[in-house]
Amino acid sequence: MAKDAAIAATPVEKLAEKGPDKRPEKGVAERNEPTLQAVKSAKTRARLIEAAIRCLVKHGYSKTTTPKVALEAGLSRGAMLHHFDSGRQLMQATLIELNKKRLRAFRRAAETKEHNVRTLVRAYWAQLLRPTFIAFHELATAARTDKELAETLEPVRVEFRERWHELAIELFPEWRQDLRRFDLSLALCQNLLEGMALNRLTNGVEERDIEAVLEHLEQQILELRPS
Amino acid sequence: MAKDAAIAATPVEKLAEKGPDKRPEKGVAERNEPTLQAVKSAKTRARLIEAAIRCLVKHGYSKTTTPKVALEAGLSRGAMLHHFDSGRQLMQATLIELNKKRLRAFRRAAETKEHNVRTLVRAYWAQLLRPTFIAFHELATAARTDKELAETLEPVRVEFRERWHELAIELFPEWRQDLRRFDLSLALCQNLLEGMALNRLTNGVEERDIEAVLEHLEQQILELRPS
DNA sequence: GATAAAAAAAGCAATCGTGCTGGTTTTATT
DNA sequence: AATAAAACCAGCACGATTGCTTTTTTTATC
Repeated sequence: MAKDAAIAATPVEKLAEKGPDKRPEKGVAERNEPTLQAVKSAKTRARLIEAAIRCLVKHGYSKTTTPKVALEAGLSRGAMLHHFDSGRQLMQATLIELNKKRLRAFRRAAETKEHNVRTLVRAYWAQLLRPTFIAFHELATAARTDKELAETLEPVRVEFRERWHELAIELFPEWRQDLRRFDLSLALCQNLLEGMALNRLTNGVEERDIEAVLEHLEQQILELRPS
Repeated sequence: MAKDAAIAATPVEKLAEKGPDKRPEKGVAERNEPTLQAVKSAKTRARLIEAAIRCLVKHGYSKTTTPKVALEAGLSRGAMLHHFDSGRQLMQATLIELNKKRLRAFRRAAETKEHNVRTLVRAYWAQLLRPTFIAFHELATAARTDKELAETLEPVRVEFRERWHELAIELFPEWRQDLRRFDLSLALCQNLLEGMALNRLTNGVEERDIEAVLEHLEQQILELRPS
C-alpha cells in the first residue's frame, strides 16, 4: 500500500460511500436509476473491505497489497480500482468500516446482556480479541506516520470516544454525578484492556495474568462508581 | 523491508554481533587482529541501527526501506549490506538493541532516583514517550505477522519481563511476601501505561486524562503493596 | 612502504506494487 | 430487444526495493 503521503485531505464522508450517487426520484430527461445496481456495488465494496480486513490480520499493514486484497476478495485488481480509486482509499474506507463494526458490537453487547460493570468490561475485552480490533490496530499504527490515514482516523477516534461515553452513561446514569471519575474509569478500562490486548498479540503478557487484571479492573471501576 | 517470510530461524546471539570474530589472543601463524578495525565496524553497525530506529519513528515500519536507512546513516547501501546481510537482519538487530536501550534506561532510572512507587511509575511513563518505545512498538506490531521478527522478539520479551521483575523486587523487597499481588501490579502498570502511550500516539486518549490515570495507578499499586 | 583484509561505494538484474487504460460482460431501463 | 451505464477484467508502463556482485578506498600489520 503506502506510497509517500502527499496533499490529499479527502472528505471523510466521500470515502464511506463513493458508490453511484442515487438520483433522488423522477426527472424527465434525467435517468433515475433507483438502487438495484447500487446494491451490487455496495456489496462488492463491502466484500473488498472485508478482504482488506482479513489481509490486515493475516499479513499486517506493511504486507497488505492491492493484489492480495483483490485476490482475497475473489475479484480482479481492475474491479477493485473501479470501486476504490487507490489502495489508500480502500484503507481509509476500511478504517471507517472497522470503526462502525466496533461500535455495532458495542451496542449489541449492551443490548443483550444485563448492564453491570463486569459484563461491560468482559464485553469490551472480548471485542479486543477479535480480528476487528487487530485490523484496527494495524491501521492506527500506520496512521501515526501516514498523514492521510491520520486524517481519517481522527474523526473516527472522536466518534468512538463519544459513542462509548454515551453508551456507558446511558447504562449507568448514576455516574452522571461524578463525570470526573467517570472519565477516569473509561480511560482506565480502555487503555488497560487495549494495552493488554496488544501485548497479548506478541506474547507480551502472561496468559495467567490476564484474568487477575480483568478482575482487578472490575473491582476498581466498582469502587469508582458513585452510589 | 518485509519480503515474504521463509525458513530463517537465525540464532539471536549471532544477530547481535555478526561483526568480525575477534581472535582470542596470540597464535603463531594466526593473525591476531585485536580490535581496532572491529571497533570501527561496531560503530558503523551502531550507526546503522540508530538510523533504523530513526526511520522507524519517522516513517513507520512499512515505509522503512534499506535505502532510507542507509541515507539516514550517511552510508551507501552497499556498505550497509556489508554489515547486515539483509534488511531483515538489520531489523532483528535493531529490535535487540531497542530492548537493550529500554533495559538500560530502566536501570538508570532506578539508580538515580529514590525508590518509591511514584517515581518508578513516572520513570516508566517517561520511557514510553521516547522514540525507543515507538520504534519498539513498530517492530512488535510487525512481528505479529512476521515469523522471523517474532522469533527475535520472543526472547526479547522474556528478558524484558525478567529484568523488570528483578529490578522491581530489588527495589521493593517487601513485595516478596505476596508475589501474586506483585505480578498483578506489574501487569497493571505495564499494560495500562503502554496502552495509554500507544493510544496517545494517534490522539486516542485525551491529554487531560493522562495525569489522572497516572495518579490513580500509583494509588492502586500502593494499595496492593504488602506492608 | 608494501600488502592483505576489511570497509565502503557503485552498479546490476529481477521482482513487485502501483496507477492507469482499453476492452468485455453484466445489468437496468426504454 | 436495444441501448447505455454500470461492473468487471486483462494488460501495460513506471517507479521503487531488494539482494547480489564488482570495484574502489581505507586501514592495519609486516
